[in-house]
This record gives sequence, C-alpha cells and structure tokens, in this order.
Amino acid sequence: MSVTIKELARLLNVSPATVSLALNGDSRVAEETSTKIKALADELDYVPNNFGRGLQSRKSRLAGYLAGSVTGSFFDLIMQGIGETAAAADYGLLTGITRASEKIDSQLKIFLEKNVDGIILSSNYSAHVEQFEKVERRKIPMVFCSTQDSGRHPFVITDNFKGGQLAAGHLISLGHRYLACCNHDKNRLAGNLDVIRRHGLPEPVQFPEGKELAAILKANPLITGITAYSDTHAIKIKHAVESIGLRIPEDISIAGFDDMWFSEIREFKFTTVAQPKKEIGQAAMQMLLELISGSDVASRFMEPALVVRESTAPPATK
Amino acid sequence: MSVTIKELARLLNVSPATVSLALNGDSRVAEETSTKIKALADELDYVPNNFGRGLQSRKSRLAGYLAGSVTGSFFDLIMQGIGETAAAADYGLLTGITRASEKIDSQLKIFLEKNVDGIILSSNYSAHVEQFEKVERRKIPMVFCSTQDSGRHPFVITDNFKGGQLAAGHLISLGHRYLACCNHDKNRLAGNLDVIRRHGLPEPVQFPEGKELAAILKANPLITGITAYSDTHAIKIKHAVESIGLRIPEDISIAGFDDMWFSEIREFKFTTVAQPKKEIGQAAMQMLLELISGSDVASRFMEPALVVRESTAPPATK
DNA sequence: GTAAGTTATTAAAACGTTTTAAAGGATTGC
DNA sequence: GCAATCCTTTAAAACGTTTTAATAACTTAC
Repeated sequence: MSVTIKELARLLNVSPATVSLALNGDSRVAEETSTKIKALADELDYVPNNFGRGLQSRKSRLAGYLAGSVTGSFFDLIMQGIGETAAAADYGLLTGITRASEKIDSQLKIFLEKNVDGIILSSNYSAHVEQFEKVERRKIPMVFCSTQDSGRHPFVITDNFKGGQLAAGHLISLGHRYLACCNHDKNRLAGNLDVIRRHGLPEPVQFPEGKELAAILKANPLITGITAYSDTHAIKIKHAVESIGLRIPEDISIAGFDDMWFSEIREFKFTTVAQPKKEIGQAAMQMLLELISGSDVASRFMEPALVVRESTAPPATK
Repeated sequence: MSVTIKELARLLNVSPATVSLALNGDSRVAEETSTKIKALADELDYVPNNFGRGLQSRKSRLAGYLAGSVTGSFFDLIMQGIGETAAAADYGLLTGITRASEKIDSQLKIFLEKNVDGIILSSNYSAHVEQFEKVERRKIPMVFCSTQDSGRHPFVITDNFKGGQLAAGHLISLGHRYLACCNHDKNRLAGNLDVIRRHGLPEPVQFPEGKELAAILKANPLITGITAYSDTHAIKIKHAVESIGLRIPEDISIAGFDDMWFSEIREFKFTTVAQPKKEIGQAAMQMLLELISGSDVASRFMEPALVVRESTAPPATK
C-alpha cells in the first residue's frame, strides 16, 4: 500500500526509530542522515499514518464541529474560518450539521469514536445538555461559537450588547425618538435599551416575537424606528411595515443585524450591524487549539460594525 | 483514560480476543459470555478506539468533503444530506470549505493523513486537477456531488437538461414565443433550446454572461420570457429588467433555478426549477459508501421540479 | 474406552508510529 | 592511555484493535 516508516528504514539501511526522529526534526539525528531520509520520504510521497501516530500520541488532530442548519452565508463563513484555521494547524474538521436532537447524539458518538481532540459548538444545544455528559466525562475540550455557554466552557461571540448600542444609537443619531425593539437576543436588546435610556428617550415598545407588529405600529403612530433581531428578521418586519401602507425609510427606519449578503441588494439595502463571521470562526478554532494544548482560555467578544445603507433615514418632521 | 478491550478482558477474566469477538457479534463466542461482556461494555461506556481499529482494518470510517464556499441554503442542505447519511453508516465527515486553491492542497493533505476512505467533491475543481493526482494514485474512491466529472469518477447531479426543459417549457406553455436564455450551464441551456426548437419557436437570444442584458432587451422588444441560470442570477436579471422600466411579470417573465429560500419571499416570488438538494447529498454519500465497499457505482441524475410562483405570467397581448 | 467431532476460548502476531533507555563509536581532557 | 563526554543510532516496548491458528474442554458415536 502506501509507504511506511519501516519501508523507508529498510531502503536506507537505518532503523525505523531514526527515520521517525529525522522526520520529526529531532536534533539528535545527524544532518546528513536526516537530509537523506527527508529526500526519500519526499520522493516516495510518504504520508504519516494517523492511526499509528494517534495510537501512540493519543491525539487525533481532529476537531469536531456541530452546528444546526443555518441558512444564508452566516454559517458558511464561520465554518470557513474554523476550517482554514484548523487546516493551518494540520487539524481535520469533523462536521455534523443537523438540528434533530437524535442526530446530535449519533454525531457526538462519532466524534468520540474518531477521538476528536476537541469540539466546537455553534447554535444552541442547551436543550439537550445531558447528551453532552459523555463528552464532558471524557474531558474533551469544548468551545462555543456564536452562542454563549452557561459558564463551563469558553465561547466566542459578537459583542451583542455593543451591537445593540450601535443599532439603536444610529437610529437615535438620525433623530428618531420613539423606537420599537424587535429583538429576542437579550444582550442586543439590553444594548438597545442602554443607549435609549442614556439619551433620556421614552421606553421603546418591545415585541420579541415580532408577531403582531403591524397592529402595534398602527396603535403607536409615534414609532419611527425599529431594531430587528437579524437581517432575516428585518425582511419580515419590512413586510409587516409595508402591509399597513408605510414606507421604508420615509415612515419607518429599520436597522438589521448580521449583514447577510442579501442586505445589500436593491430590494432591501438594509442598514445593519455586521458580525465578523469569519473571524469568529477563526477565533473559535484558535481557542480550541489552545485548550487542547492545555492552556487556559478566556471567552472572547468580537467587535460588531455598523453598516449604513438605505433602510434608515431621519424621521419625517411631524 | 477511557476503557479499553484489555481492561474489559481483565475485569471479566477472559482474553481480549474474546471481548473483541463478542463485541463484534461473532457467533463463536458463547451466548452467556457475550451477554456478560456487552453488559459491562455498556456500563463502562466502552467506545472502540478508532486508532487501534484503523491500524488493523486500514479503514478510517471517515469521508472527506471538499466544497467551495457557497452562499445561500444550497450548500447547507447538501452537506446536511451527506452528513446524515454518513452518520447513519457510522462514518465521520471531514470537511474542507474553501475556494482558494492553495488551501485545497492542504485540505487534501489532511484528508490523506487522516486516512479518509473516500472523498466527495462539490463545486468544480477542474482547474487544479493535478492536485488530485496524489489522491488518485492512492486509489481513494471519489464522488462528484453537483458537478460533473470528466468521466473517471461517478457523480450525482440534478438532471439539468430536464430542468432546462421544465423552465423553458413552462414559459412556452404560458404563451411566450420570444425567449432569452441567460444560462451558462451547458445542459440547462441545451434543455432550454431543445424544447424551444421542438415547438418551432424562433432561436432565443443567448447571453450566458447576462452582462449587457438591459441593452439586449431594449434592442429586442419582442422578448417576453427569460430563463435564468440560478435564483441568485434571477435577482440580477430582475434588477436589469427593472432598470429599463419593465415590470415582472407583466412585461417580462423570469424563470429561475435552484429554489433558494429567498425565492418565495414577497420581493421575488420566483418561478423556479427546484433541485432536490438534500437528496443529492444523501445520494452522493450513499454512492461513496458503495464505492468504498468495492461495488461499481453508476452516476445518478436527480429529478428537478418546477415551482410556479409569480415571476412568470402569460405575455401581454401586443 | 477410544476416536472423531464440536464448541468455546485464547495466545500471538500484526497494523505504523513514537519514545525511552541503552549501546556503540568517536573525541576530548588529563 | 584511560576515563569522561559527546554524538549518533537503535532495540524494544507501547498504544488498542482484529484475526488466525491453536488449544482445551466436552460430546457424541461406535
């Protein structure tokens, strides 16, 4: 089959130990021998066998990534960030994309069987924490990516409080005084409220569910600005607004969150708070690697950025 | 660390061989012994070590998946299909999401190191086939998923010819006679042309690039229907159409392809040809498993389905 | 009561790597 | 010239599993 250390050793009349040492750059092996060995390894296209290696080192250089299905480019870019960082560290990324909780179980089983050195979790699995017990019992390092854990594991997440401040702050700076916060992320909402209160503005209407939005807007004609939980959510809000004959941004300004690809197309032109998606993925993997190497790791908050487009404008003078 | 076969053997005063045999359901081991062993394994949460196993079997039960970054839900669902099918067969899915060709190299290297039993390729890497030479030299089974290979490897793909027929056929059945085919997929275009010619209609304008669409529409006022390469592409076409003051579908009908999530929202309501994305992923993994087990595998064409929404309507009577 | 056959178990080798302790050979210091 | 030191190499064990061939303990048949 493929060439092994033993084979290289045989061909060069040295011992397998020497070959292993040389290939791992150990300074004990003579320059000349080392060069010779590396040259042959290169020529014969030697690839270290991960089984033999893992059996010995008890490390797989494999990371698991578990995520619920996520539409849009959000998941895509995070995963790309994770994957590229993993690859740069010679780590493989074992992925399980699924929302169904029975499937999560089987994914975790596979992660264990394949001896992943660590696991990154996106999306919120708090509902089935018991399924992670086995993982925890094995003390496999875990990092939460774009979700916040209850405390046992480090996480990386956009600074949602600051993001909430950016969104509401932008609306306020345009002159809006009566806002509605359509935000079911606690921290984003807190950021909204913080800046609203700082400016001494009236308490905003809150409808985390965003359901009866049209009715609420009708009942509160003073409202001119809305913070949305996400850009996807902003689409629904836009529909609700338009359904009662109001225009964006002339009558109502909407600030989204995430900066998805569609936010910049003509139909939407959403002002939004961009999340550094790829960087989040990179950070998550970086943190996992550190955890694996035994270091302590602190959670990280990533910087959000305001992107102003055309869904926000100064309120009409009434 | 975690419990091993040896440990189980020691605790039960049997040999490791017996434990292994029992756990693998070999009929040679006595019913009673087998039950005892399985019970303890269960209790102590035994997980077979993939290194030991792989070293012996030379199989990793790992599949590689390489894809370019793809926006929207397309990639997402395909990957979910692959992953779930893999998990059901106790296979782990090693993923590399990247477009950059240097990164592809490093991903493939990792696939080799981790001893993947097979590889699924999405998106088109024909540009750097030389990088796959090592993979081919090692005779690692490969399946192309949603791309077509030159012939050496089986693929699974939507029947694009039929999809093209569906799109154009739909426009024709609405009464359109002068079409434009904005389709840079050869087979989809061929499907378009086939049905157009069958109906004896005039040759359509073709602008695979879709660049100067506005100008072309102005120059050809007879055109009332357009087939788009994808739904994403349909957005651009819609913009071009609207930029010269034409309305959809009153003046121009557009048929998309893919059935992405955004195609059904109010701003678009695209009539489109749906691809069975998840099924494509499932089929790809299924095929790979068969290839791994040594069977011969034929390429598969998956059935597209027409989804009629509001971007198409009968042409205005002129 | 022995031979043949059946059933259940096991010892040992193998897979490919890393690592430790030891050994061999050369050089240096005195 | 002998011991101490250094540099390079290696033998051997270990990691956890599977598998093959052998062994042991029983039955059954005659």
